[in-house]
Amino acid sequence: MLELRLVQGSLLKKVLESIKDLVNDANFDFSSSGFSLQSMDSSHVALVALLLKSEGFEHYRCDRNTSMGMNLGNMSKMLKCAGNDDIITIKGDDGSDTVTFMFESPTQDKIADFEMKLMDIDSEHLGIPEAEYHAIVKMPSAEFARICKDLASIGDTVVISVTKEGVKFSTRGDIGTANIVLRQNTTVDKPEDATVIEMNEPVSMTFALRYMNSFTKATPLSNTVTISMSPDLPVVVEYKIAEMGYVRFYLAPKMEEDEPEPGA
Amino acid sequence: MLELRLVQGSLLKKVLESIKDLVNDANFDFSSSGFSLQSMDSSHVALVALLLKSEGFEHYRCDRNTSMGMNLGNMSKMLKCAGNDDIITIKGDDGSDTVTFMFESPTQDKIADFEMKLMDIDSEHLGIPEAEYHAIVKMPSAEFARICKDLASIGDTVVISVTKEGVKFSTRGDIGTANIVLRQNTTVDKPEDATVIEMNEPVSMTFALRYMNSFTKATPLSNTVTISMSPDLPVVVEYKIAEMGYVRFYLAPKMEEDEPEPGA
DNA sequence: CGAGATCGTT
DNA sequence: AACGATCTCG
Repeated sequence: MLELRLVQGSLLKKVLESIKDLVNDANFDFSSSGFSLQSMDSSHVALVALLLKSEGFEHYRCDRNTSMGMNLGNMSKMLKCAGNDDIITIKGDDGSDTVTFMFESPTQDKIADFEMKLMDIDSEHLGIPEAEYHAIVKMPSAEFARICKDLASIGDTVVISVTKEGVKFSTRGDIGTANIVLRQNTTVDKPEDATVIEMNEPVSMTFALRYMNSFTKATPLSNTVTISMSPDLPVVVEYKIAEMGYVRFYLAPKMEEDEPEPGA
Repeated sequence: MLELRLVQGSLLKKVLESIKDLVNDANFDFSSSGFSLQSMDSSHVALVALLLKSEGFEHYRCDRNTSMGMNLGNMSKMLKCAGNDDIITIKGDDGSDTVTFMFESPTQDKIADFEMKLMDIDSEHLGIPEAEYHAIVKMPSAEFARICKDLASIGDTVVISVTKEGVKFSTRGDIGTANIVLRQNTTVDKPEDATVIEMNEPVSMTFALRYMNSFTKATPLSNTVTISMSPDLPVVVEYKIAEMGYVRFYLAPKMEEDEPEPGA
């Protein structure tokens, strides 16, 4: 028996908007401490990891660990039927091949329940190693989204370079080149407007802007984003979900031009 | 060496939005007094003339007259990467085949530079003769845009007729006809809301609405537009840029129906 | 000026 | 379906 009541239902709506373009189907893994999802994107290049801890729910009951395979497109369709102020309850019965989403309007005048078929999904369980990162940049998520969008109008890849002074985003394309420099800046009115650079070693890595722009769909989840980098490791782009968990995106770096991909 | 610093960068963004649909490539002619651009539109029917005087720049340095060929679509792409309240600096080096646009956020926390390839463009230099106009109408630019858009839903051409009393915009199409009359009106709260008619001789001329509607892309540049007409001369549709210059569009009149085009 | 929503376009 | 452009609101 599974029953999760989330007062801020818009949060779940946003979570789905942020990952449904990247992943078609995925298993939600429910346990007593919360639920999580991990999946490679459909082209097997990026990885999405979601965690929502039970503490963030008004009511959370999960009698035994369960994995439910869902089509994220269909799930997103259903969640779009919830109002932004609705309370969302997720319900499942042991052995059932469906999950139910219940939406309650704030005034309780409207109560909807949507039942969705589950699916069997091979869960290639993915160990994500903890890592020490050479550089971690925390910055306003809207700023990061704007930069990725702007650079994508010039080129296909972005070089992210971090030094103590700041972080530089660069690209190059047919019509020219672009460099955007953000300097570390903590003297701001609101802490979420700060750009904070935690750097052990300078790093410079290259990534596909197409994926970065997909990750920035999570911008509505958090005012800030953190970007963690170490040479030859996937970058981690993390959007924290207040008091509850996170959505993290992992993306392997592109090899530098003078360092062709293995087998190329 | 060329370096122009424009505090109100949004102005340059708007200028490009206003002309990029009409002209694909054009030479920017820089001199110590400012810069200008003149070009026929891609179908060689209309003419665009832009002037931005050095006085409007916070800093203006142009050591020697230079002409730089730019693809306006690509330039517009890059300018879209500037924030609306960014300071824009245009930089060029003698003999270089690129131009650099630098964008500084108001807080200086973000500094971007975009380098764009220049191109060789045949500059058919166009003498635009000064002319005395029979009638000059000054009116709110938004009103003019609205009229052109509305008439284009009925017909393809507009007859603009000016008398002392007012200005009439007329069209005719398959579904019917339309006439919009604006009378002279200077008793308004704000001078920019006035419709002012300066008339030496009544005129009545016909123009293609398609081009007029393209010209109205410049509406964000100015609250007012002036329309200057003399029989058999191109109409001039001018949007003044506060303290700096103007964007002017020239369009040859259509011959009246009972006066077939030469060779037709 | 920024954010959100809606609409039209590719 | 996704993106951009426009409009409205805060």
